[in-house]
Amino acid sequence: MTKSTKPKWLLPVLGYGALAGLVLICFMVLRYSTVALSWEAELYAGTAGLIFLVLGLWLGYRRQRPNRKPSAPKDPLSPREMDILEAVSQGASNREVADTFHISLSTVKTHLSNIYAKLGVKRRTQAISTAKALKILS
Amino acid sequence: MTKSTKPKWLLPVLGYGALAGLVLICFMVLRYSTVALSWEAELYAGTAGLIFLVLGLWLGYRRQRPNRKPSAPKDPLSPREMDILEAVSQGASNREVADTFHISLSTVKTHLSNIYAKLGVKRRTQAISTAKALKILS
DNA sequence: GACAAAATCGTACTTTTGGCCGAGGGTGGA
DNA sequence: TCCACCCTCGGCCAAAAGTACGATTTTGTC
Repeated sequence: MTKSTKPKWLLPVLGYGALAGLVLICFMVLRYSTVALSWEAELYAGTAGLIFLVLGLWLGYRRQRPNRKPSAPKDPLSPREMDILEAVSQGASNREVADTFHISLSTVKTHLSNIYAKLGVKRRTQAISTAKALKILS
Repeated sequence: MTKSTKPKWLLPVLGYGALAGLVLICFMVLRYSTVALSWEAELYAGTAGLIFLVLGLWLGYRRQRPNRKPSAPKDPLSPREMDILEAVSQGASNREVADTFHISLSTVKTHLSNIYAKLGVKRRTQAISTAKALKILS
């Protein structure tokens, strides 16, 4: 799946916040435990909090790690299918595709069904998304 | 329509992160101070962590991301509309969008209709194509 | 508090899309 | 020649998508 590139700040910040909260809770619990805690334990917890803080800020600043490409062109779309997919990706309806290529609506549907099967998807929007991820569409 | 919703939420979110970190630091410092700390102090700090945790989750649940990208020429899509458009561009059906955002199918359709109107298109595939051309979608 | 924008939900309707069949013609290779 | 593949088309049906209203609630700002 293609990862969203939008929440560049929110997700890491929230995640770090959750972690910080957990650390606080753990800290609290430790304070009330009957186990004798040395000051090293508290130092450890506090340091963990700081680490999470820095980590969260760092993750928030630079994420966007490149995903591994799912380039598996084991789905050889036929030339005609590429035509249809291309047109569809630019917003054309089935009717419009049929008109521009001078074929019937049925043919367009058949091509699309085959495209969906080859790409392993169920909708045209998925086909577009997948095809772009597979680099077979610009 | 002309009034642009300023990122009044982004700042608090980032601020909350900083506050959580400060609480952690204060907690640590207090533990080392010679001042006798009552258990209420620790309870207070722990509660603060919990509050921040809940606050962060709540903020993340709604108001995912206020759009502050300057590359939007016109057509100010609302934050929610950007959410829907983003999901749709990745192949989600209306039903799936409704489920992932915990809203009704009607709401999704309403949002999409408004998106189409703002982008001057008639179909979701056109909306995706146009939005990418306008750089409001990656 | 008043106000505007945004977000939410509903119902009813039309259009589009997709699934599931089947089928015929053309082309190139074994 | 037969076979595999591609392109073509059709009907029927169901699901999804889109349109066109109206409506309430939430939210941010003044």
